[in-house]
Amino acid sequence: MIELDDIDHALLRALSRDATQSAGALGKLHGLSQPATWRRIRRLQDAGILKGRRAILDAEKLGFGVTVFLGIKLATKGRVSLEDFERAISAIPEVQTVEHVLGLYDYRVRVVARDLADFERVLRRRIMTMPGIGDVEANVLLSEERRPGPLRGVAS
Amino acid sequence: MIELDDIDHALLRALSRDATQSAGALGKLHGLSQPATWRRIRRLQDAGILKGRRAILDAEKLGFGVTVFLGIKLATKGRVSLEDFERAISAIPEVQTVEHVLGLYDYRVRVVARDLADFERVLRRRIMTMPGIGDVEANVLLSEERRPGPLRGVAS
DNA sequence: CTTGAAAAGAACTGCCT
DNA sequence: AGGCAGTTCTTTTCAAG
Repeated sequence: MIELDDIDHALLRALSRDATQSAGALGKLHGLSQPATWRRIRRLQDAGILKGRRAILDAEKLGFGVTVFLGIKLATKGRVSLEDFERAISAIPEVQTVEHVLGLYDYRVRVVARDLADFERVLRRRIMTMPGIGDVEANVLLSEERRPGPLRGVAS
Repeated sequence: MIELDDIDHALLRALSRDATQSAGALGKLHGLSQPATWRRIRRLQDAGILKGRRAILDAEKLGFGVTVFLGIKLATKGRVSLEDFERAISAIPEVQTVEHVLGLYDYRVRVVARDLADFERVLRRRIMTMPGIGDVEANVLLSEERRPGPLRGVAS
């Protein structure tokens, strides 16, 4: 695990907000030259801390106005049924994320749909028909805010 | 809302997986020239479908080995308390996403911590002490899979 | 839509402090 | 480590078919 200073943290924070910024522009903000900034970014990539860059799509503009979070409890959980479930749920196109979790539920799933009627179709025809499915709880997304998350040591 | 063809969808899918690909390289994969591909990407950006590009960080490599999803039910929900809650929860550095939802819970929150002991500290000192907080449910992330999500019309 | 080309900028390299 | 200078690549824009 490599050592990161404040500038590294600032670069990570800036890039996690907007990855289109050039090394030169980022460097100017922190008093570094373009090559120095670029070498730091390269180092963060090589260390695996910067995993990649993804384009962020607007689901609403693509016609998917409804986002629903499902909490799913399996009726039967052997090792086989976990993998079966993951394979089956991942095959549903409307599913954006599948999170295997520990707690009240076994899986947390993010689903998008054109509207509530479309979501009901997905829920009834694709989700509820899955083998081994138990309790399902749903929450409809109203609004969402993302933050960079912590980077520094967070004082104890 | 602009019209998108299969190539547009393929470009969105490719960029949402890896936004570092050049227009030239992407075009080659889909039988388009570099300027044609670039114009399509530009069009998708101007339409707001491509909202931006974000760097993906590895929380574990940054020393945050624990991710927990909280389902939070407020005890008192007036318009004021919703905004108060959002302001307060957003001020916690360990909080990555705050989702206002409709259903069994009022908010869904993604929290990262160094380990479970660190998470307990955040939960007890930062979350449970928030004004107006009601029931809190927690799920610890074991593994996560992300998919591009649907783009096309999804046959009915 | 294509190809070709040109200008700007960003990414990358090697050398030096 | 960081800066400077130079090279290579991509981006961005153009003209012409």
